[in-house]
Amino acid sequence: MGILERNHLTIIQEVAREGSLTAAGLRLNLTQPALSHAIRKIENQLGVKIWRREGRSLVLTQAGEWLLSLADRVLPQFELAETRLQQFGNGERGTLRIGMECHPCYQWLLKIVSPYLERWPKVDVDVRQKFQFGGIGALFSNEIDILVTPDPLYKPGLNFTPVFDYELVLVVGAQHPLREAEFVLPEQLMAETLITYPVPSERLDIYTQFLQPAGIAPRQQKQIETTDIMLVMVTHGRGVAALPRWLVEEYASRFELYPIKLGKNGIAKQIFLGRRETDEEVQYLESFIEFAASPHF
Amino acid sequence: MGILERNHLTIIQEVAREGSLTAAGLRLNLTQPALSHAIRKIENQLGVKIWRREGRSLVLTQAGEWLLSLADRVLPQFELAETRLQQFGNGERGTLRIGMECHPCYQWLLKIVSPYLERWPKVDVDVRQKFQFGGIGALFSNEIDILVTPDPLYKPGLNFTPVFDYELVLVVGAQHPLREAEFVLPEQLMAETLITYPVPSERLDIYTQFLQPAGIAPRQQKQIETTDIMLVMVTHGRGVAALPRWLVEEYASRFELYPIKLGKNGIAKQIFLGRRETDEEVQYLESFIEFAASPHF
DNA sequence: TATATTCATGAAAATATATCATTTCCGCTC
DNA sequence: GAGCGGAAATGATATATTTTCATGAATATA
Repeated sequence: MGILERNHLTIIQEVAREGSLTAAGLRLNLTQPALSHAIRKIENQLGVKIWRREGRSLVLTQAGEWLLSLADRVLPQFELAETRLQQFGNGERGTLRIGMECHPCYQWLLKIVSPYLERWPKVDVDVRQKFQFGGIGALFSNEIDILVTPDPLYKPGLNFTPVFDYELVLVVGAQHPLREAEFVLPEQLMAETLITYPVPSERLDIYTQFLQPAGIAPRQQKQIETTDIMLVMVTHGRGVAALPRWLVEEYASRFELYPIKLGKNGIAKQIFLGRRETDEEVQYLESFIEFAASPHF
Repeated sequence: MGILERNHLTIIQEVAREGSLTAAGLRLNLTQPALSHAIRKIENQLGVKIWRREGRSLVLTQAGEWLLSLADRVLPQFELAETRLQQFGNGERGTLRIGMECHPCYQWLLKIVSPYLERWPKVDVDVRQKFQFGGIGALFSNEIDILVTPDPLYKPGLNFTPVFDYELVLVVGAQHPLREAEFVLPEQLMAETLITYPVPSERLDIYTQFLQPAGIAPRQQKQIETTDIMLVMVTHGRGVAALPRWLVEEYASRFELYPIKLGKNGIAKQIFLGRRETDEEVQYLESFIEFAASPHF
């Protein structure tokens, strides 16, 4: 295998700095013969002299100069690597891959991420929304580290924490006849255009918890990717949408929007963060959940 | 000292390539437990997992990915270094530092260097002309590897080889009254302007071997750095110069120059290449002397 | 010339690394 | 789900390597 090892480079560098084996040995916590032997070994194995004895001090040969430049380039990388790896080990560094199974939560996530990034300057955040085998599968297969979902699935090896509650409401524009209604019933949406995110309807609570139980379908459904455009559409009376109440309030300053309770009792939702149990000692991950659960956001 | 060593990186790289410890072990001529132990060691010392067991294969963790990228960057440098150093050891590679104590030899040197560089593509050539403690001193102190000199000094540790003989002649221009003379005597230079390279006169053979023995000095001396300008001056009758005959012949096609023997018998010179005895096994150095001694040039 | 300092050397001790023989784990098949 | 097979983990042992200790040799300094 390789002949040249990291410690050889360290020795060469240190001897070049100090100018003598004895002094270098002191700094490296090695005796002078240790260095002498180590160097002799690579000199023999490579068949090249690294130092020339000049008087009683050592002078690098051309080959030695070359090695020194290698050492100067390579050793810092080893040192960096070691501290980096320790940071990985401490849970100070890494990439937190967040999977989202809840479209409107994106707005909420954004508010958490930025203070979080400040707290963990060495941690990167990555958000993913598509999973071949569903969010839970993505967690198990290590595709993501955290799953943001309204549907916790209590399986061994996984761990879900509720992070916030909200109410799902219908949003209508200023011109809409329902705008002042105290609540809305499924039948009242029969003639409406319902604007949703582009996901299957079984993943939309407005269907699963409101329309389908009553056996009702809206007149038309439009799929829109972004919340902003969706709300512009609603504002201009081009349809209605079902969104978290906090989100509607958030947009209230920009658009004239009216939230209406879904059904007499409203639809209460809860968002959970799921993670693998094996990640329990990863500090930056644990910390993210604390940030998320904290009521400040 | 350092924890991470080159062989750890090798193992990580190879396991990543092969996908299993057993297969990697085969390629590295190590057994599977050897790899297992090696990795366990750094995992413990750095406090970070490098692989995750996923089913029956190993998957790199984030820390592991980081290490792999380090390995991909750093290992090639080690490999390159080893072949380079072997080349240094074989005398295939290096910098040949040539010291010149003979100004006109520069022209001769140029003719040798270019075929030499072709023969030794990994060897660099460097030419130096100023030495604090003389050319011999520069050889001893490893400032240069080869000394081109007309004055060999047989000292223990040094080794001189004659490489070519030439005749030192006086050069005059077309208008010069001596132009057809068979030879010139010291007295005949009393009224002349002598053009020389800018070195002390004790290093100029025209002084040491011709003028000084006769107790004669020229009317005037001009110092000029380059041979070309020197010969332009001579062509235009602004002075005379002492140069090797072969050099004058070389310039004959460009300038109208007349070489004249110095004294009845002429001045015969010999150029030597000096080197340290300790460099005897440096092939590219030995080869340079062969090139220089070869009569082709 | 004596002296102190530095590198080289060889044998012995201390460490680290690799192996062997098992065990454990996981996936696959019957 | 019991048994099989492939692969990693483990622990004890053996082998290599590294380090030290105790010197010797060389060289500059007083």
